[in-house]
Amino acid sequence: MGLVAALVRSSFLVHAVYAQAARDDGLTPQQGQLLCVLMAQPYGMGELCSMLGLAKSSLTGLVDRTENNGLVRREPDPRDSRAVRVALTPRGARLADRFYTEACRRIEELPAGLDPAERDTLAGLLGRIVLDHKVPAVFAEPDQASPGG
Amino acid sequence: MGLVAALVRSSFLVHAVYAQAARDDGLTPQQGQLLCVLMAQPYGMGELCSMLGLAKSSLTGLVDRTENNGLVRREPDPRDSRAVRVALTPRGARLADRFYTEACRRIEELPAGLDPAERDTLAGLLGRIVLDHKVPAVFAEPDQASPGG
DNA sequence: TGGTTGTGGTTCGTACTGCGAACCAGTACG
DNA sequence: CGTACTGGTTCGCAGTACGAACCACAACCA
Repeated sequence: MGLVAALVRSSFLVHAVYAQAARDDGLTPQQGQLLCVLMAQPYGMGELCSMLGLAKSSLTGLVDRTENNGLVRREPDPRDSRAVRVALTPRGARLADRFYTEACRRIEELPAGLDPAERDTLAGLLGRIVLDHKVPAVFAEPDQASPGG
Repeated sequence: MGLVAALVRSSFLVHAVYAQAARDDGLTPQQGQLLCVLMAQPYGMGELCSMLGLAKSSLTGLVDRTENNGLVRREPDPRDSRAVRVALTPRGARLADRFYTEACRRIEELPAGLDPAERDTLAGLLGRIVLDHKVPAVFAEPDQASPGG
């Protein structure tokens, strides 16, 4: 298989697994992403836009829907009365944790046919590609999932 | 970077590049996919469903829209008067070719920082992951792009 | 030959995604 | 102060995707 085909097809595979994990937790992939990003800390709408690569108007809707589901909350920014901080609700935090853990587990299973050394090689090569390009930090590294403990 | 994060983020990267290539040709990613699949030969709706991993009703809409854009055509199946063959129109074929070539070019550029041996290794590892799982054949290998000339 | 069952596709209603343009409110700068 | 900029929302639009219901034909069997 050529490198292009391998990249494209593996990317579809990962996306499908990710989407299914979200679905199993009653989330859309986008809502899952939002929760994962907010696991680290609350963010303003503008920050979320650039992190998720969305237009402002798209994000408003996404946050609206996720808020209606009781998973996130808009809090006023004490420093700027126009601005808003989007934060996880307790329920959202629990669900984010669950979803994140499970999504990682499933994706980690994908390279089951590779031995540890090969996994390492793969992680290294993909990591270099990712770092060579501007990729929104949509999915924290497992090791950094809970920064600050 | 952990393997999970590398997989997820590279998958977002590939998807973004793919989507942008489609957009530059006036296509949505889904329509681009449809065209790419049909480059090989016409298919029935059912076949397309399983190849693209979509529900029947979703595919009807996708084909409708692509047909309205003049890129594909529904032809009656001579063997089954219920069935339909979806085929590229001449314009669709030209556009498919253009899009496919360009998308491949851009994706091929992603691992620019890797030397040939590393690319080979990466293709091999990803290829094994893909083959280990049921991944719809959404993107033909470059070498097989124009089967039968 | 005729009825039942299965299959290929479409239609319909619903929810979500994503964008740009227009807009409002509050901040920052002059 | 007034003007420009910025953070967010609203609105209209097009596309994506699903399941349920449905139709027409095919396939099978009695």
